[in-house]
Amino acid sequence: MSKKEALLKAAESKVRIGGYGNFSFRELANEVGIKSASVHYHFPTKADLGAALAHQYTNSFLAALGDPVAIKASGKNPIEVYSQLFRSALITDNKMCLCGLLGAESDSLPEQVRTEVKRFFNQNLAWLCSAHAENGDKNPAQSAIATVSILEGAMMISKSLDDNSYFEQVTQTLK
Amino acid sequence: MSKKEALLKAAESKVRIGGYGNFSFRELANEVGIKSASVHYHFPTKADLGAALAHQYTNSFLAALGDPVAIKASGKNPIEVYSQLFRSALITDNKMCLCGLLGAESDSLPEQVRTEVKRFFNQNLAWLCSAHAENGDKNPAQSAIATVSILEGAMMISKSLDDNSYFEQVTQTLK
DNA sequence: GACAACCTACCTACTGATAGGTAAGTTATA
DNA sequence: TATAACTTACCTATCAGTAGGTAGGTTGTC
Repeated sequence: MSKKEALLKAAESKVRIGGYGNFSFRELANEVGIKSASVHYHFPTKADLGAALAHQYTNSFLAALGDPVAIKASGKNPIEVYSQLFRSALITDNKMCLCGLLGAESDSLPEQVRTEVKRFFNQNLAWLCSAHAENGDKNPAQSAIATVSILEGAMMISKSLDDNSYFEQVTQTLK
Repeated sequence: MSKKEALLKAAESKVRIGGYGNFSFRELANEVGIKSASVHYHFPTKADLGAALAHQYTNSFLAALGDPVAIKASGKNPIEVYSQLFRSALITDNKMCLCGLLGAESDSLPEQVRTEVKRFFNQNLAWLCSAHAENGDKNPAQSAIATVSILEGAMMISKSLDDNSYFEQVTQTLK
């Protein structure tokens, strides 16, 4: 793993725990074994790093999701695949969704970062809209918004109350 | 309004925009017209201020909600009253729910603050459980979690995409 | 020799917090 | 009623620590 990748990985963990303000160039540099000034070589400003982080997160999230049409064709429910990805983000990583946290503090974010967060949700909405349409939903756009909302909200509640069973209860509602 | 109240008011605005890290004693002091050192007179530490803020927020939220049994008795749907309070937090204030944002960054918060955020959600869950039970719901506890989740999530999405119509679409699902 | 990937050595701005002081008001005691 | 003791609500000055960022130098690889 390159230093640049290591920086992004360290930053992702910190942001998913405490938001955009929860990481510093110094901390990141210490964790990957370089000096803080060198972080600026890879990412000129903190906003650049934040934007790259959200961009990468969105890409790997979408890649992990796959194609909703293909999922449906293979006999699986794409909505369950979707909620399973949220579940593993919460249970396996024991952390919030990166863009969920950043989205909540959207109004205090540098514009480059906010743009990437918007991209995350727009892509998620498009995916879910397609998925609900495949399931024969009469209002797939509305269902798409309801699905992301309830999953992001359930993550937030589970984190707040430090009990992932809240998330599990909510995902049963989805079935 | 006392200086102490003014400090809390200024802090609430900042936290609802960018989280716990989005306010400093100096900024708050400037806004209310005292020196930053004097803020420590009212709130010994930043964590004390954060906890007081969440505590006050919870109390006024619950007070604004009223009694779900009485609401039902008066012929209104308590769940609509509940979602209306979230709506005004988002539309009127144009800000996130204080405890929603703090809850998302829960793992990076001082314990005193986290405790108050937990209190917010536990009280909300209790209210909603009673409300859903009044409505004849067969699984009021589960419905309660689903209701807060979807509303907090919808706020988050609306903030992220800077478009409150997402919230409106989601609340229609609730009916 | 060119470029990538660092480094040292800074800078300015700001953070929460503390020490010690002051003026005005309240309360208790003789 | 006078005075001492104490409280409230601030103040100035300063602290060590951390923030993001910059200029310019070094090292290793193609």
